[in-house]
Amino acid sequence: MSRRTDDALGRASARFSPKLPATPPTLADVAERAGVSRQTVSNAINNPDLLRPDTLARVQEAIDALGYSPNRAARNLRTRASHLIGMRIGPAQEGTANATMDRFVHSLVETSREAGYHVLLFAGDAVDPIVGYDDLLRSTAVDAFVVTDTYLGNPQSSWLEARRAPFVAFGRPWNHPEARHPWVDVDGAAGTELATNHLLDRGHQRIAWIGWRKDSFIGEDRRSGWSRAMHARDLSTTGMACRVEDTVASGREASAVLLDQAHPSAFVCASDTLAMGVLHTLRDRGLRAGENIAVVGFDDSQVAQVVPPGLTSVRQPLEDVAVEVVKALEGLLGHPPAVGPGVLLPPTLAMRGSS
Amino acid sequence: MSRRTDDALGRASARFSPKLPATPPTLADVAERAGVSRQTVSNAINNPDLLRPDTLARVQEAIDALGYSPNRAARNLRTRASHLIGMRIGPAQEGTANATMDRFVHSLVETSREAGYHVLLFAGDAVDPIVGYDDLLRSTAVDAFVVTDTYLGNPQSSWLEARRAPFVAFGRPWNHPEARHPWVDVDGAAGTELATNHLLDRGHQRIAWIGWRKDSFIGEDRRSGWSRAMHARDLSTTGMACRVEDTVASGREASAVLLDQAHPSAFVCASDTLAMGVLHTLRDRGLRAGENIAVVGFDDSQVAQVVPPGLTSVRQPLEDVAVEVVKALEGLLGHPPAVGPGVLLPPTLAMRGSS
DNA sequence: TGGTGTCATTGGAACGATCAAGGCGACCCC
DNA sequence: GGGGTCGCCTTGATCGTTCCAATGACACCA
Repeated sequence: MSRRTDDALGRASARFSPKLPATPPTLADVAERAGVSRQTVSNAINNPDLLRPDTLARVQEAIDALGYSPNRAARNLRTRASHLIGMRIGPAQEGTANATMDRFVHSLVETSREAGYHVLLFAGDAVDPIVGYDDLLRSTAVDAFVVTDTYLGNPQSSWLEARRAPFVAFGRPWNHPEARHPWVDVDGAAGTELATNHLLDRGHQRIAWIGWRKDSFIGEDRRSGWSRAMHARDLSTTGMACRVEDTVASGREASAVLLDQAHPSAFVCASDTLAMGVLHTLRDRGLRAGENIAVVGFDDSQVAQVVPPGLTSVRQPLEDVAVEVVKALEGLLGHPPAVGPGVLLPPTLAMRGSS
Repeated sequence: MSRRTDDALGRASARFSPKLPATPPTLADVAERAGVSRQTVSNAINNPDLLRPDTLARVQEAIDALGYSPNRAARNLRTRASHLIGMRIGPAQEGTANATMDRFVHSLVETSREAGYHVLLFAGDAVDPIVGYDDLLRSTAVDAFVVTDTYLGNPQSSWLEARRAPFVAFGRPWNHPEARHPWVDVDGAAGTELATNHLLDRGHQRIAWIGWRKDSFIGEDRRSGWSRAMHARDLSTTGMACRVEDTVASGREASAVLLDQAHPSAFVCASDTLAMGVLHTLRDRGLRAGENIAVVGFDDSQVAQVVPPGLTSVRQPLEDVAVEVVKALEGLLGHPPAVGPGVLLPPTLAMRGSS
């Protein structure tokens, strides 16, 4: 029956697996060797408890001996699932300290592996973020998506939701209270509050804020943590804040202006990028971060970790985010009980020389 | 080939493409609607020039109307190809300035998309790098691999080669001259030579080297560029070099020792991480990078880009690397003419305040 | 003895695409 | 006019798995 009567016992197994024949073994090969039907082998893999223990053992042995792994394409075709999770990556951000992606991607890959999924990366069209999603969806190449760039209004989310495509967002649906898709996010306000309290505890009173433009939901959220902490100690925030683009140059300018006009002794920034701008200004003026002026950033990027004298920074629990994202995905794709629509995780503070 | 002749006719339709039925349309659906056989539709997609123009148009119209995309699982099963490229990502490196991966991954995704491939990420077992590869290979989940971490002797390469699995390495097979697999690499020696000459041109004569441990092939390669440039101007290198671990702390210590013992006016480093260590030492001593002492790093990481006053750094042409990698992959997988076994690309120098 | 139920296993039929042949006109050429 | 070639399209078979319904074996109980 089987097209290959060879590789009976031979193939003394190499270090890891029996050497791969020109064409890999199939279910039928295993079945023949174990003296059972194909379906039984399939059950041995997918529903082992359906088999009698001795049959299972015999099948297992055949599987090991042949080094069999189910052909994914065939399985995908039959089950209408690819066990792949699609994730769009934007262009690498240069000239910023943006470090979120690297860490998150790795955590996601690691976590989804444990859940039996792989991560498929795809590049998005800069103009129309939809195209990549559409293709993968129509060709049933992925089971679900992880959407990450939900900063200001995210067309993908609405589009995917309208399309009834399974996806989990890293980031709240800020301006879409009616959204029903699962999401995971980090409590940015709690992070900046943590940072501000840290500075307050060290005796700082005049703590300035450098954040993002007002149309950024995330930026406003982070800002609120700072002002909340300040107001909790009856400290004024008027004239102590600046909202700019997320670039080093903007942070540099903003901090120069604030230093002249508001005389702060510390800065809390919406990003490490902006914080690096502050460090530039300090250097320009011969001031030393952590001695004359304290600085705290956001994201705990590599930059924060290696720049002298070390930049204190709010650290997002990206590993936990990944875990929650995968949990939500599993919920979507049927397996375990689905949970609530959103999960909000608290960040921590990585303290270094700059404060 | 391109089943999307739309795009012209509009985002309007592409944006909210024909609503997806519960189960997506199949080849047979399209065939029925166009009044042709399944095979003809298949040809319309894969070999359009086999059809008469008017038939092709009719099929195309049916495809567009139904919003059809071939089911990948079915296609993969039949053609024994997944159009996926596997790439293992190691744990995110914290506390270093290592920035290669982010940029390279993005370039690779972008480039391979143009070639009709997607990138599948997988996490490797830290202990045994093989396991991830083995699984994917046996289940025919990927067509080929891109192997990136070839720093010191790479077991994956030998293993994959023995297994006759198609793969392209980013990095030379340093210690395996007999290796026959395609590879792409950046000429590290040329990079450090560029950096050293840059400093020499600025009048520096006492230029120190901080590199990696001697068992690192890449480290020795980069070092050779520095010593070549020095010797070309009859400058001595004795006592001007230090080989350490690739950490900020090591760079810091090494630069302190070198400053005391060799009195250099400039440092060339094997990595941005080490260069950041130098900046730490300079800060410790109240020295200013770019004014008192020049520093050059390697990799043009985000750190180099944003740290004050800007770290001059050797920049690897990762976009070009990705292009060459994909070219080599296409060669392996049959399509165009295969080229030579290896490609070596020259880096450039990103000049900033530190020099 | 025969009916009934449970359990382990089986054979056939999908899943949706491509491959390998084959059909069938139209055309051409001796 | 027969035979060959070409262009265009169609029909079955097939990739390797899982779903579905059915089978045989066996025990239990009336």
